[in-house]
Amino acid sequence: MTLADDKIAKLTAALRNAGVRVTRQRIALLSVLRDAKDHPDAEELLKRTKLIEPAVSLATVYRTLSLLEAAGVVHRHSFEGGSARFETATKKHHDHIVDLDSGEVIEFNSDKIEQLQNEIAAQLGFDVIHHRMELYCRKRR
Amino acid sequence: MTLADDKIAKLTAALRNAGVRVTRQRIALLSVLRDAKDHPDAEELLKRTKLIEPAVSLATVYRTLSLLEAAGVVHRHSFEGGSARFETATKKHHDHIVDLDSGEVIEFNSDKIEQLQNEIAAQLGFDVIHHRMELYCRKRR
DNA sequence: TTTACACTTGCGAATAATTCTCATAATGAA
DNA sequence: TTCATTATGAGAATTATTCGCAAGTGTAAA
Repeated sequence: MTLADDKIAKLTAALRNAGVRVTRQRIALLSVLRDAKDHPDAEELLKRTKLIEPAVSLATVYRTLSLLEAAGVVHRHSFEGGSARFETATKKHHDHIVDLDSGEVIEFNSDKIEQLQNEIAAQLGFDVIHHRMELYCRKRR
Repeated sequence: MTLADDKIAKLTAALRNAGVRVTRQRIALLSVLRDAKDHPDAEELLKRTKLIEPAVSLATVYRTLSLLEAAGVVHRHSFEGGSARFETATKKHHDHIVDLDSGEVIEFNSDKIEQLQNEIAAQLGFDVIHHRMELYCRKRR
């Protein structure tokens, strides 16, 4: 059993504990998410999941993604002009650069910006619950 | 003729010059946008525009908004969980705080953050064409 | 292991926001 | 005023996502 498999085992145990059933479809989608190095959308996740477990539908992919999002296991991103894209919540917080030409998504993070965001919100009497920050960029040449 | 009317007059002249026809619907929507102190969505803009010019349809509102967006006259914002919301591009650049409880939108801007964004992108070999930054907040108490 | 039942699934229909089609109407240059 | 061109309204089409329901499947308990 690899480290990654172990991670899924723990996850499924946690889910089961929360009264959520661990089905073939859910395990398959979880492993697809675990292996994804990019930011796939639901349709793409369905395609990849079908390779492991053919008995999956788009509706179940969406349902499971919502479930996992609510459980804090995946993050959903709605970039401009396109469907929502997903990634595991295992990495530490980051924001995204979207390459306008290739559609590629690059991750970055800046503690300085986060701090400034909190300061600005605080000045206006708010606490930041979460934020969205995307830089739509072009390669410099 | 008020200052605001003058602004619209200039706008319509510019549009006409660009080969865009200045119709009753467009004038009405422009004046609604000019008077809007908030961030209305298309449906709300339709409702307000109908008060001035009853012969307007939702399709035309959307078409005109796209036109104005392309002309740089209005900005479109797609906040989480809802339809797109619009505002005139006359004010200087700013980002938004969304009050999670009331749905209210507050504007803010931070040159420091913008500068950091540019630095981060530059380090990765990118130029920022535009960005999206929203802070989803709750009132502190 | 078998049972029993609540939870899940696949399918297709339903929704919601937005865009498109097309016949008709209105704009604006001459 | 004319007339070619562009814009409009109404509703159909699209896209991403969710929902409803009948049938299937995990799971805790027996």
